[in-house]
Amino acid sequence: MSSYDDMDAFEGASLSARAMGARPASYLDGLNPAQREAVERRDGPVLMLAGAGTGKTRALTARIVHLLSTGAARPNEILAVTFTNKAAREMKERVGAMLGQAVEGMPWLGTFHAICVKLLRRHAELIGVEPQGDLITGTGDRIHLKSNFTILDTDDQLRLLKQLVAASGIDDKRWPARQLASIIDGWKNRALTPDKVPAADAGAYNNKGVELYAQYQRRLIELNAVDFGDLLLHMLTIFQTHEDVLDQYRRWFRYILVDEYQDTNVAQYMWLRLLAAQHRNICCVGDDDQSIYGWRGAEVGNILRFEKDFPGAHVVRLEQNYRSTPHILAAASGVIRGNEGRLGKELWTDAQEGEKLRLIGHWDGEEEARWIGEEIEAMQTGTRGMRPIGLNQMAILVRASHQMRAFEDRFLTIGLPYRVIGGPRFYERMEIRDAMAYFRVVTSPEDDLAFERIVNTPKRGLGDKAQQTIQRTARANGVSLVEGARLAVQGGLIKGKGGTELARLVDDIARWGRMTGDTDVTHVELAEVILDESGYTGHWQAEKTPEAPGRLENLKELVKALEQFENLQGFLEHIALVMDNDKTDADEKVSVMTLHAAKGLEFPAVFLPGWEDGLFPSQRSMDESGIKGLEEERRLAYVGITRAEEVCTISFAGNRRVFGQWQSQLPSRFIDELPEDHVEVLTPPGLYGGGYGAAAPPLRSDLHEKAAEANVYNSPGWRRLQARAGERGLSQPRETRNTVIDATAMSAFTVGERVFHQKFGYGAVTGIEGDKLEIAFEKAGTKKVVASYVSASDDIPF
DNA sequence: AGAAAGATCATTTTT
DNA sequence: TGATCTTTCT
Repeated sequence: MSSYDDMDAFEGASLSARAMGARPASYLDGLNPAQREAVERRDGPVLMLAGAGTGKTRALTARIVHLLSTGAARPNEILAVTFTNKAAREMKERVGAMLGQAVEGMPWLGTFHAICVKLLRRHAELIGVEPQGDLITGTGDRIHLKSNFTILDTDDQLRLLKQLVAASGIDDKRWPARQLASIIDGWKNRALTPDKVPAADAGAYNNKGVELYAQYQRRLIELNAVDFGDLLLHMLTIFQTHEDVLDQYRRWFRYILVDEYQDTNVAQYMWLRLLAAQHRNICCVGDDDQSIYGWRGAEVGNILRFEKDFPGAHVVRLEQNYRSTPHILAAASGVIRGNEGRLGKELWTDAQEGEKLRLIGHWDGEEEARWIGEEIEAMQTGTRGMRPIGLNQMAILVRASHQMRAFEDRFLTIGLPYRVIGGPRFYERMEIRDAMAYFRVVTSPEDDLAFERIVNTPKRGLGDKAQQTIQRTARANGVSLVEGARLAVQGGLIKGKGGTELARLVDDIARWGRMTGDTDVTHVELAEVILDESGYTGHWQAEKTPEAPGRLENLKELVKALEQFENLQGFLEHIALVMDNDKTDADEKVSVMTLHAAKGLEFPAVFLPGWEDGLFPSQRSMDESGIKGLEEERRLAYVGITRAEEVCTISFAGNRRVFGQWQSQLPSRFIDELPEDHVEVLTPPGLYGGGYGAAAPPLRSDLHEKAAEANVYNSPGWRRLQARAGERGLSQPRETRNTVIDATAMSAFTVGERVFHQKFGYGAVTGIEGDKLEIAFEKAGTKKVVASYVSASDDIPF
């Protein structure tokens, strides 16, 4: 947003005066009419339907500046909610840039969670629960959350649930605690406290779900802890039960802005509605076509219903796209048109026509990776009149992270620099969580979950038995685990090596705790001391696994990150919610990431591999959520295509190894939905004259291959595309032209029959499932294979 | 208590 | 296939 960088006219005055001062409308410069309307429609409910690449963040930030400059609100009276820290940071920066200085005064611009933490710290004591009857500590007083509550990570959450599941006598083989965690998360997403879970859900988790949920919530409050879902849920509960508190904030937040509204869940929706109900100055920004987090509780319905929820709402559509070429937009529109019940938007652009979307099929996943690798190298230098594109400008977007492996393998062998975006976050790594657990125990010795995590890490000879002793002692005395451990040691309840080690640990924790108040030792030094003296660093130094050096490196980075904070508490507070590993590395690299991770990003060249039915759209999505699932997959396709600025290449493979089993794949149904006029079909190199020599699949020109190819490329979409390629004078695989597959061939096998497969050799049929055969191969083991790949063994024309 | 060998089971993951 | 859990063995 370079046009807003030079706002020198505002220098030296107060924030609002500056905002209202000279060139009052300069933040409107360069906005298109729709954006402008979205900015200037100040009061009342506004829905900003912002298609991909239509300058939504720009409009949103201009809107904030508009609110400030018109004097409608002071910076701290604006509630602006985002989903990611990154988005929040970006918006802060941009508003700052528009105003000519950093905005210190927007404390309520942040993620739902960050804002809720802030609120909940103020009102924690309003969350209370009756004590558990069987607890010795339960004296009958209601227990309350305290303002210094800890925020649990998913590990802690799971550990806690496992304890509860075990105590309730449920077989956690059949009913994994993980499952319970996701059920509870689902309830929390839907704003359901244990007493509000509908009867229809009573059967959840072997009929014990609701009861365990209630126990879990109680336990959390006993531990003075909350999980992520609670941050929202508790604030919602407070708003619902304490009208005075709600009133206060209703009056305070004069204007509400919500980014990515299509991703809000029920709890967030209710939270927003409560706050906006009075003045109705709420502006929601989103795109129903980019709702891809339904599986995480997001409700597209929220955005679809906006006009009903807020009668008289003003709807503004941002449809002018500043990112992609017309072909790319047309292809994306063509795909998304397949969805029902959209709010309706059609992207358009002024941009030059550019390349058509490119489509290519491959023999298998490896060849696809190989081809994309070569294509990337070609694009770097510039091919077919395209301008050269740097590696940083290219991305491969996959449906599921396991697809990344094929590319990593390939890129490593050809030495193509790549970077994987997403994956385990820095603060989610084991060593970082362990280290943080140490810090937690030191700064708050009553943090039982942190203590549980580190008590035997590194190994101190404290197994299940010793840990149970500690638990029992702590419970019997109504004290924390650290204290319980101390008592257990004093009472000589834990013998041998474990006993002495535990005694040392308990002493150390107390000593480190005293050091937090020591002015001679900085918190960074203290952190080093803790990791060192606890033996945690040593534990990784002694470890000879290949990842150990990396973990030590991460620990160093963690300590370095500490420098930015006043003390350990401040660090822990921050890290619980925010810790991105956007390591800005300057090297030229291709990005590899999931489609989900790509939302909000853009690249001149985008590769979309693996467009095969079952993989994308994902079978599981369709099985679990039916048409809704399929539509979300389609939105994912839309998101993927609209990431591309200039070149978008979609590909699929006819064969893919899924969980180690070879499977034949059919081109994705989304390929059929691409409008033909905007697609160019590229020639699959592996099928003829591709020149891959020894690297090519070791099958060529025999009956089996013909059958296989005919089958793979027999879908309507592929045939149509081939026909089109023919029209365009491109060559096509010769085998596909006149090959007709006898559909009855599939059922032409019987269990026990000896068969031959081109790739796996001889074997015997052990089972038949539709068009798939289970075959025990003599050399390759048991595999599931599509019948048309297989022939009766005596048919082999040798 | 801890290592080694079998069994199991596989999306997407803003906080 | 291969990562992660569970069982088994020392």
